Amino acid sequence: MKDLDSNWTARFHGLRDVDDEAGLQALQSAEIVRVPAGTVVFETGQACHNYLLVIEGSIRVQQLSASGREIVLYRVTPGESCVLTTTCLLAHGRYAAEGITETDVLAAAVPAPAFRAALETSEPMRRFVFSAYGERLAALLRLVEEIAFERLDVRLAKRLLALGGADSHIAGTHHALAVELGSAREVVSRALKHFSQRGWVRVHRGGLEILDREALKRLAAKSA
Amino acid sequence: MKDLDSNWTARFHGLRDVDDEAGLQALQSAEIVRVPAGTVVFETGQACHNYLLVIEGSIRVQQLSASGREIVLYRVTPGESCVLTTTCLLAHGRYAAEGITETDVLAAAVPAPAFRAALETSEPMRRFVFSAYGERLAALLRLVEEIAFERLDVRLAKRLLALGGADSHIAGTHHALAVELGSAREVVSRALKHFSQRGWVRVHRGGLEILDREALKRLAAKSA
DNA sequence: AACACGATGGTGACCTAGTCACGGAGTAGA
DNA sequence: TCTACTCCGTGACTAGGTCACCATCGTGTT
Repeated sequence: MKDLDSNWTARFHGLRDVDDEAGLQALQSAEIVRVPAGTVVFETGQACHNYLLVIEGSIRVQQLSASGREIVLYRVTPGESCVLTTTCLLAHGRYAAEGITETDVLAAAVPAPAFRAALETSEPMRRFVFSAYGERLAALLRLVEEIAFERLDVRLAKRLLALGGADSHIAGTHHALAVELGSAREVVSRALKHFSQRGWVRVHRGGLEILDREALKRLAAKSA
Repeated sequence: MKDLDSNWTARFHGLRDVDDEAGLQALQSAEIVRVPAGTVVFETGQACHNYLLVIEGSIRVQQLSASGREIVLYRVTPGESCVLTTTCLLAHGRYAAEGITETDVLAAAVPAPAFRAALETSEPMRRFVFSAYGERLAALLRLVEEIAFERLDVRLAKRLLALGGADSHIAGTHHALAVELGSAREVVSRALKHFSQRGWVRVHRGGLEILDREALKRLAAKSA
């Protein structure tokens, strides 16, 4: 852990380039924090005081509607920072969504003043922040396009492949999958039944198994 | 026009604060351009070479799906810059959507090198750019929420009120309104028929008139 | 062991939204 | 005036979201 304290910046593509005085000072002033899985890291309407960099684990950022439905906007994975946090810090605004740790998370928390100071003076730091901004913005545009124009079964297939990764076993309830897509549990249940009837997946309580990855990929490729 | 060349920065809230050498130099190096209505200013996949600031008129930024459907993401109005352009310049990436002038547009185009240099050195310039970023990101999150969770008639009512402004007359075909919402023409036609039957609007070829603004506001308030 | 309870998910009925096909009316140019 | 095109209305069908209800499973309690 002592070792981690000094070496964690090596895990960030963009932060390796931060070699100037101001940038390094900001990064050194970061507090390394451990957060258990399932913790609400930030909530809608909340102000924020630390720039967050995830070292290990994953934070799920999702939006809650008035009617109680939810949708996953993006995940913050190792090497990434949370763009919503950046926005809040720079615009002195408030969070527009909520963030929940999906696993135990190890993160670096840079205090707001140090972060702002680093942005003033450190070019590599600015490059890192701006590039993260750009990527997230592009991802959000893709999300808008998916929600607006893509069929649900196609989106579900995509998400199953993404969630599964190399592993063919996926944990999570139908409700959780519905939140991933901003849809309803019943709809996901029905879609999974179709997949299951075609032998593409095997569903069981609290999770499922991908049987025919190629079939899912073929469906996912139909990006209307 | 000669007068405008030197005074246009006064129209930008954030740019009034740019008083440092580097920032002013970048702004002075801007070329003032006039673009007629209906021009495609940038397209998906295109690279970009100028930072754009709209002085007069409005640019509509929209996304086109593979199936031919479209959705309006946001508008760039006087005093604003285009965030997609900023992203492209900073990440050396490519446009993820297309921009079309809705009216004749007067804009300032800052060459990419001058823009990057200004960001390096000018604090007010950075503030302006970051704050624009934050606002657009928040707007995109609201858009995601609307598309995912809100009823179409509610969204239509909102959009009619926004498009009309103080004026109760709105120009534009049903197809154009459908693009605003990322929906289909037939759906908008039917929704407008309902509005019309209740006496809320009067529709005519190529436009409509708002008759009962309060009724639309009541519907628009039903956010999910 | 028996029980209660909450979490999970399966299903039918119904409504809203998107798609497809068609036709009719308005408009502008030849 | 004829014609071609844009704009809009509509019915039929499919997909997706909502509601109500129930079955099953797991856990903790008595």
